Amino acid sequence: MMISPKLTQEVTRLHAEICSGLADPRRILIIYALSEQSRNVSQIANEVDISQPAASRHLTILRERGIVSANRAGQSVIYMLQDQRIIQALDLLRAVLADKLKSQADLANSASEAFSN
Amino acid sequence: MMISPKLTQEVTRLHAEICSGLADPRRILIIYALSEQSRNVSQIANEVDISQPAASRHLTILRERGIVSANRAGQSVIYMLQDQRIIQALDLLRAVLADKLKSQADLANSASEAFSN
DNA sequence: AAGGTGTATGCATGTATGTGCATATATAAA
DNA sequence: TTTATATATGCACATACATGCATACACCTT
Repeated sequence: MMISPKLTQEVTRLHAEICSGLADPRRILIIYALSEQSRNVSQIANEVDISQPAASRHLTILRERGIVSANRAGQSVIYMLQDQRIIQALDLLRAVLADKLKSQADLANSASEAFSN
Repeated sequence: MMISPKLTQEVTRLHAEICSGLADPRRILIIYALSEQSRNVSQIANEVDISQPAASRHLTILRERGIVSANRAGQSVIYMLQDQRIIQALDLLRAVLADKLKSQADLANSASEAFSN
């Protein structure tokens, strides 16, 4: 079957939307929190230190992008991480970041040594 | 050694910045293209079908976030993927997306079957 | 030095994103 | 049915982002 360019374009757009779901510090904290244990909105808001409306909106974004899922339990809505591979992806990117920071630190160290010589 | 909250906050911010580097369809195409082979700006602009200035700006963003690196070669600037783990992370997220689309398709199929019964 | 090719940037603009505040909605308890 | 608790949303606003166009800048060739 022929794969239409339009379809590829649409999949790439969705791919980017998932990435943009991860592109906020609060949401990253939320995702890591949910990877340990499911929580309701207020707990998340409290843990990540943002307002309840802000938490609700972040969670909506994560849900729309298939990163978390939600289930109502009484008055609360329990959010859970939808797929552990999200954490794997975040950890890979954090490792890339760690290497970058390390090489920058090494560079800074050699520079300061150069001054003291 | 005590880890300061400020530092954690800063690392999370950088983590989110890497993710936001991936949060654009053109940049995703650029990254996959560079994972096959290094290229200069014009080649990339041509391949991803955007203007040269747009390509240059996307590449600047990717470089700032440590996703690609650049080397001048004569008049050209050759960009290359900095770390293969970026591709691993993107592939993981694409797999999550694929599963989501599949379950949505299954749902749509059962729904249309329900109508024909 | 002059012209050509490749890359980056200033400016303007339209669009998207995050958040506070107040409030609407949903469920549970009294 | 009223009251309380939990969550979602409308509105306003400040900020960030992507892009087109023109142009500056860097490097190579002659």
